[in-house]
Amino acid sequence: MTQSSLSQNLNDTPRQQDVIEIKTATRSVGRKATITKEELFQAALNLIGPQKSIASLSLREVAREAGIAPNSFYRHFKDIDELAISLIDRAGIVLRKIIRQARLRASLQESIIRSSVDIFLQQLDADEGNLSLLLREGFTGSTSYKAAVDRQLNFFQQELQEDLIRLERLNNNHLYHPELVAKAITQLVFHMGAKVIDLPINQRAEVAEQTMIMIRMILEGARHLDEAKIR
Amino acid sequence: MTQSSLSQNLNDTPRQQDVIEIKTATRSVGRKATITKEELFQAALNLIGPQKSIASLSLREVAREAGIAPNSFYRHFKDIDELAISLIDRAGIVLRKIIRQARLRASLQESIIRSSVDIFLQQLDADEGNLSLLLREGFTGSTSYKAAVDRQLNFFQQELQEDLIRLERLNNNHLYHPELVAKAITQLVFHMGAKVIDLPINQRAEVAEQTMIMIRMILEGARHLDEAKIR
DNA sequence: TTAATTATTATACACATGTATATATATTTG
DNA sequence: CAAATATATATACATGTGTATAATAATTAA
Repeated sequence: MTQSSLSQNLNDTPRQQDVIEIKTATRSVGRKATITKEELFQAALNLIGPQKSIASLSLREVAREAGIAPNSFYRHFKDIDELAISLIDRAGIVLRKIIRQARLRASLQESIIRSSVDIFLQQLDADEGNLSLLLREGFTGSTSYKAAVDRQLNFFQQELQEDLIRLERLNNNHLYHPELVAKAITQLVFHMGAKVIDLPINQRAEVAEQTMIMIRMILEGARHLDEAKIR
Repeated sequence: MTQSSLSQNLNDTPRQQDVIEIKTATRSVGRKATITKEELFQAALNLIGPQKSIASLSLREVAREAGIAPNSFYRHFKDIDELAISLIDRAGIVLRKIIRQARLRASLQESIIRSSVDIFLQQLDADEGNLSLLLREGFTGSTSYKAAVDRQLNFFQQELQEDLIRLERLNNNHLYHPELVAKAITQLVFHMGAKVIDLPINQRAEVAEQTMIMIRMILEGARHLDEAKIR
C-alpha cells in the first residue's frame, strides 16, 4: 500500500464563493447528496465484528456495504482512517450518556458501583456497534486510534472521579489518590466490556459480578490507605 | 481474500518412510533447510511495531523480510495465522520467566508488588518484540488471537494467585476472593504494559508508580473485606 | 555414482485494493 | 429556460495479495 499520498486535493471542503454575501450559506448548490456520512458510519459498523477490526476495513468494503461507488467515499472522508476516528469519537458520546445515567441512579442511593457496571452492560447491548468499537480498538493499531480511544476514556475517568469524590464526601470518607481510583476502575470496567462483548448474555452476569467485587476492593483499599496516611 | 481453502496438502509433516526402522528418525532426507522457523519468527517481530499489528502482517511481507520466496513460507507454517499464534505462545514463555524472577525476589523480602512491576518493565525492554505482541493483540482480531493471549494471561494470573496466597499466609493475613485479586492485578499490570510500550523510558517510571499504588489498593481492600466478612 | 527426497525458487494467475481521470446526473441560482 | 455546480458513477491502472504449478538445487541413502 504505497498510496495515501496525493489525495489532499480531493478532500478540499467546498469553497465559499468569491462573492462575499451576507446571507448565511445554506450550503448547497448543485446536486443533493444521496448518501450521508451517517449512512457510511452505519455501513462500517455493520462490517465490524468479532472477526473484522476497524483497522482491517477497506474503503471498497465500506462503499460496497453502503451501496455506493468506491470513489464516492472521498466526498465524505479523505481516508478510511478519517472515518475510523470519527467513529471512535462518536462512540464517546455513548460513553458519556452512560456516565450521566450512572450518576443519576447513584444519587438515588443506589450503589455507584452496581449502577455503573449495570448501565455499562445495558448500553453495550443497546448500542453494540458503537461501544464495542471503543473497547476493541483500545490497544491496537495506528497510534492515532489509540489516542482517539484514550481521549474518550479520559472523559469517562474524569467524570467518574468527580462522582467518587462527591459520594465519598457525603459519607464522610476520603479516598487515597482518587484520580488513581478512578483510573483503575475505568480500566477494569473497560476490560470487562471488551471481554463481555463476545460472550453469551447469560455468562455476562458473572463477569459483571466479578468486576464489581474488584471495584469494591479498590474503593475499600483506597479508604483504608487514606486513613492510614492521615494518622 | 477468498483463499486459505485448499492449502492442507501443503503442510503435511514429512512422512515417515514405509520401511519400519528401529533407529530414531534423524528427520532429514533431502536438502537441508536454509531457513528456520525461528528466523521467520524474527522476521515477523521485526515488522510488528506501533504501526503494524500482527493481524495486518502479510505472508509476502514476512517472506520478504526473511529473504525467502513467498512460497517457501508454506514449508514452515500453513498460514500467517499459524505463525501468529505460535508467536503469541512464545511470548508466554517470556511471561513465565517474569513470574519466576518476581517470585524469587519476592521471597527475598522485597515487596512482591514492586518486584513484579519492576521485572515486568525490565523484561519489556529486554524482550520487546515478544512481550509487546501479547499486550497489543490482547483485545483485537480473529477470536483465535484473543484466545491465545488469554491462555497466556491465565498462566500469569494463576501463578500470581499462588504467590499471593503464600505471602499473605506468611504475614497471617487473608485475602477476600484471592482469585479476583490476582485477576484484577493481572489486568492492571498488562494494561500498564500495553501503555508503556510506546512511551519514552523516562515516562515509564511514573506509570509504573501509579500501577503499584493501584495494586496496593486492591490488596489492602481485599484484606479488609476479608476481615469484615469473617467477623 | 545414482536415485530419492526435500527445500527453495520462478513463474503465473485471479483477485482485491486505493485512487486518478473522465463523464453523467441531479439540483440550485440567475 | 440555461448556466453553474455539487454529487455520483464508470473505467482504468498500478500495485499488493494468496497460492497453484513446475522447475531447480541441495542433501542423503543406496
